[in-house]
Amino acid sequence: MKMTTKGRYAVTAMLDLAMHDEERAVNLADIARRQDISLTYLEQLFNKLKRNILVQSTRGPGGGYRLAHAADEISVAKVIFSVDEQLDVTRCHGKQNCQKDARCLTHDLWMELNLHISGFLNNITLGDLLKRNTVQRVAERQDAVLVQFTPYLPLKRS
Amino acid sequence: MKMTTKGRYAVTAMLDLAMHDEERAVNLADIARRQDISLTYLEQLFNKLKRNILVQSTRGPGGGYRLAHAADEISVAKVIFSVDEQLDVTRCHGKQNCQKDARCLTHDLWMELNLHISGFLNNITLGDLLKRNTVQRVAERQDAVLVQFTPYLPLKRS
DNA sequence: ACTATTCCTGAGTAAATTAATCGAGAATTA
DNA sequence: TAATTCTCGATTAATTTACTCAGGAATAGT
Repeated sequence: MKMTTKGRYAVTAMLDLAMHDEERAVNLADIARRQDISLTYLEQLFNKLKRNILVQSTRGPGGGYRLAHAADEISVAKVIFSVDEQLDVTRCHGKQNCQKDARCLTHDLWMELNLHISGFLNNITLGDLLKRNTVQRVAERQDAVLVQFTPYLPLKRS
Repeated sequence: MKMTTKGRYAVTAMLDLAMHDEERAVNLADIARRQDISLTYLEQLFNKLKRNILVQSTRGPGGGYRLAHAADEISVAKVIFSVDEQLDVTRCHGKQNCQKDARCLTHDLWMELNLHISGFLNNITLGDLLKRNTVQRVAERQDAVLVQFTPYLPLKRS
């Protein structure tokens, strides 16, 4: 099992998207800025999220990404699995060939741990997270920083 | 977070030790053979287990390792933590500096997942695992293989 | 005292993985 | 036509894992 920035970034970015795609598509550059994630790395992650039909994209100016389903229907587990994050803690990936052709002494223990973890992540959706005060507060801070910098952006671009 | 062979081997080896240290100390070569784990790798792991006072050792012929506490008092979590396996799923290790100096959008989610995982592993002891039928059955298979080879061992040694 | 056994310790390493970066291109809007 | 935005594949530095190897120290039995 591993939980790395790949899975964490994916969930964070999807949550950011869920908060900002109310009227229009959200482009990755904005998510990258708000969440401090490398843009090109985000592009790779959203490629996978799109292939797993968690997001839809439109190209060109004003384009970006939108959620492909309601936030309440996207579990954290789906997001993590979409970017290939392996949450499985067994060595044999459930195949029971962890010791030669048979089960190792602790096979069942890891299978149970798997169930606990995936059960927890399957039961939390992006919609659930949106409702949390702690999440809202962090988002306000991030949006405030963005507004503060927005007036200077046109200068940079010219 | 990561769950690798380091943590899995440590729990497996400790469980093997718990099953076999009834009368005498158990040497690592036996554990290595029964569990198909590299002996030198096991030595490294038991070094850490000893420093964390989960096992006691005696050197010389007939020496080996014994549990430092009753099997019922050694949780799986303790074993995993002793070999430095990082089960923490946060990026900031709980310090809340995952985005610049503040919390990232998903900080609380990962903290909750941490609680679930450590709660699960803290509540299972080696003693609990010993009582399980599935564990006993695997152990019988492993011991049977060992007995089968035992008659030939003296020949190898001469 | 000698020998075999067993733990103890540190150094080194091949392979895999992660978290990116880079470059080029295609679709869309204005 | 130009700017924007997604799309795709290749490459890479750093890190980690899962070992191996070499040498040593303590202990038991003879």
